[in-house]
Amino acid sequence: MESPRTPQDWNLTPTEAVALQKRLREQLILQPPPGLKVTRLGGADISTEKGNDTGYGGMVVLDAATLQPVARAMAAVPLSFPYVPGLLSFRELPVLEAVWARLTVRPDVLVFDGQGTAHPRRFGIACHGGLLFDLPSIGCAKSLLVGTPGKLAERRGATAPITHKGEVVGMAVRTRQGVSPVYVSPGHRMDLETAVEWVLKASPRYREPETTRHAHRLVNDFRRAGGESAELEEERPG
DNA sequence: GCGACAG
DNA sequence: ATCTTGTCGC
Repeated sequence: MESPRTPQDWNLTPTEAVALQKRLREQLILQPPPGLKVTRLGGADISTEKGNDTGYGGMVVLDAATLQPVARAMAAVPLSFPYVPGLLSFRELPVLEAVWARLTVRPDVLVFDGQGTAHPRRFGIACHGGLLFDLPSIGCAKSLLVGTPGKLAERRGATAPITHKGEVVGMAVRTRQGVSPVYVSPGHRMDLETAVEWVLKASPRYREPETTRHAHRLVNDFRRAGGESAELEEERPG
């Protein structure tokens, strides 16, 4: 039997990864928990270097009301899977799994840098990550992997459904007037409407949500510091 | 077979 | 994603 709580084996071939996606997607719940209260929003990202096989991952937790950071965690982990369009989670989640283990303050919703259901097999990194960490998750990408967005107005808050093979798989969302939209889709324990609502709340000023912006800065600083940080030093005995 | 292709 | 400087525009 397979369970999201079962430690996942990351030592897979691309073919095996595709098969696993098809099995895991059956466990997705595309509806938020009844009465979901979001007081903390999380963001996750990883950074890489050219001639280096290390993934520098990080997560940030923001107060959902003020969007101010309240917690963070990082981890540097060797990358064992190449970047293959449609299989991003197999490259990034092993890193984020180590980060998640170090994150003591957990968010109510986690925003991923990539797709949720707007994916060839409806199982983008936000779906896989939400299932793995067992929490509501959202995919918010800067570009499309699959699907065609409808035309959307220029004003902030404008939305247009992303259709793929006759189905709505996500939403193009204009978070800032006159700027290209971001592409939102539910991950796990989430629906499209709630996902769009929170991405807009998290993006009061810039194109990308504050969760993503904070996470992006965190992992870039972490990488440039060579995977060293005061916080990690403290955790190291000796 | 050809083109597209999250990060 | 990363490699990289300046530059156009609000």
